Amino acid sequence: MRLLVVEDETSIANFIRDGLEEEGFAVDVASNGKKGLELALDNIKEYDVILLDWMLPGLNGIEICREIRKVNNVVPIIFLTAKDTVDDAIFGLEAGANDYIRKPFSFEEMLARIRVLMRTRSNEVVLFTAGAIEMDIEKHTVTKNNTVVELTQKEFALLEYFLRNKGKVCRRTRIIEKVWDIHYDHDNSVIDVYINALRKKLDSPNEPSFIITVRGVGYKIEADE
Amino acid sequence: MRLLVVEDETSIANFIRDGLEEEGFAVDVASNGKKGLELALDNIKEYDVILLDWMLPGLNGIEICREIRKVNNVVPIIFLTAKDTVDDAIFGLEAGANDYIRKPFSFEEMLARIRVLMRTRSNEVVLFTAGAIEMDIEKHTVTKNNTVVELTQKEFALLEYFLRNKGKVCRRTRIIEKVWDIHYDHDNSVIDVYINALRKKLDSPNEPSFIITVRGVGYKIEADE
DNA sequence: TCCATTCTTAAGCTGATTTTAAGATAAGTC
DNA sequence: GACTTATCTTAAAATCAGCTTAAGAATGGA
Repeated sequence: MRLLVVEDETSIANFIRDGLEEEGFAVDVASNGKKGLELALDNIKEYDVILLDWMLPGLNGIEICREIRKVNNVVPIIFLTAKDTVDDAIFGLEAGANDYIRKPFSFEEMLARIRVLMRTRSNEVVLFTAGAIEMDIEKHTVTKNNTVVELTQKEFALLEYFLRNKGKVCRRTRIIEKVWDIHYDHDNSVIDVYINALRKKLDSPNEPSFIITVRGVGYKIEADE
Repeated sequence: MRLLVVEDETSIANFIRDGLEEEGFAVDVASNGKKGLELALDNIKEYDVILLDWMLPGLNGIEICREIRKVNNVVPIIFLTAKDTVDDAIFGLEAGANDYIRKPFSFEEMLARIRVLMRTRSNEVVLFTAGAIEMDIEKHTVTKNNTVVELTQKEFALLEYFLRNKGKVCRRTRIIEKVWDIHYDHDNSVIDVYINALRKKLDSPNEPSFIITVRGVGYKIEADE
C-alpha cells in the first residue's frame, strides 16, 4: 500500500509519514503543489490513496485534485483542510475528492478514513465491456472486436464514464461534471461533439449506435443481457 | 433513494428531512435508538443511506451501527456527532460506519457526503410500479407488462410525479408547479394534453384508465392492493 | 519556436417535442 | 333537459435538443 502526501509544513508531513510508515504503508511526501502533481501523475497507478493539503504554495490542492481526476478517477483522494472551511471542503468533494479531514486532526482519525477508502477501492473493476467494445483501464486501451481503437483523452474519459454506468442513463449535467469537471454550467454542447466522435470511431455501419440518445436527459449504453 | 435518519432532536430531524425530500429522497425519521434500529432491521434493503445520531436516548448510535453491520455491511452509515468528539468518531468508523459529520454541519456538506457514499453503492434499482406499469429511474425506462414504452421527457416527468404520489390525488396546480415548474399561473391546460398522451401509450383497451380523473381537483393513480 | 493533435466554440440543419388553440364531449347543477 | 364548466382530443405552430461540420484556441512534443 503506497500513499502520496502533499503537504508543505514539514512538521505535519513528517508526523503523517512516520505514523503511516509505522502502520506499514509506503509513503511519498511532496512539499509543494508542483512536485505533488508531478509525483501523482508520474506514478498514478502506484498510489492507493493520496492525501492533499488544501493550502499549498504554488498549485493549490483543488487544482491538483482536478488534474489528477483528468487522468484517473479512481484513486481515493483525501483533503486536509484548516478547520471551519466547510465550503472549501464541499468544493473539494465536488472537485473529485472522496473525503476530507479537518485540521487539526488526530492520527487515528486519518488512519480510519484511509482504511475506509481502501476498503471501497479493493473491489475495483479494471475491464469494461459493451458488446464488441472492451476497455482496459490499466492498459488504457479500447478495442472493438479485439482491434485497438485509438481514442483521445476526452473520448476515453467519456466512454469510461458510460461504461461505468452501463445500463443507466447518464445525464448531461452529470457527464459535464464528471468528465469535464464543469459545475453549475448550462452549456454542455461539447458533449455532442464527443458523442459524435465516439460513434464515428466505434459504431458499426448500418446499425444503431451503441450510445443511445435519451432526448432531454442524456445518453446510455444498454446493459448486456 | 430512501434514507433513514435516526435523530432525537426534532428540529434537526425536520431540517434534515425537509431538505432531503426537496432533493428528491424519501426520508424516514426515527426519534430514538430503539425505533431506529427496528426500522433499520425491518427495512434494511430499502435504505440507501442511514444517518445516525451519536447521542441517543436508549440505544446509542454505535450500538445501532454494530447491530446493523451484523445483518448488512453494505448500506452506507453516516454518523452525526457533536463537535470535538473526534475519538468517538473514530470509534464509529471502526464500528463499521462509512463516514461522520460533525455538528453543527451545513446541509450542503451533508448532501455532498451522502452523494459520495451513494456513488460507491448505486447497484440497486429504483423502481416505481402501478399495476403492469413499471418505471426504472436509473435506466430511465418505462415498461408495461415488461415491454418498453417510449415516453418523451415531459411524459416521463409527469408519470414519475404520479407514481411518486401513488394513491394520493395530484392537484393540477401542484402538477404544473412540480412538473412544469410554472408558479402562479392559472392556465394549466397543457396537462390535459399530456394526460391524453400517457393514456394513449399506457392504457389497455376496454378498460378504465390507470390515471383517474378527479374532476375539479386533478388526477390520481390508485395504490396497489 | 513551430507543427500536429486535441479540445472547444459556434452555427446551420433536422426532426421531435412542447405548447397553443379550438371544437367536441362529458359531468355536474339547476 | 338545458346550461355551465371542466376535461378530452386533435392538429397546427412554435420551440428546442441533438447532430454535424468547420474553424479557432489550447496543448504538448519535436
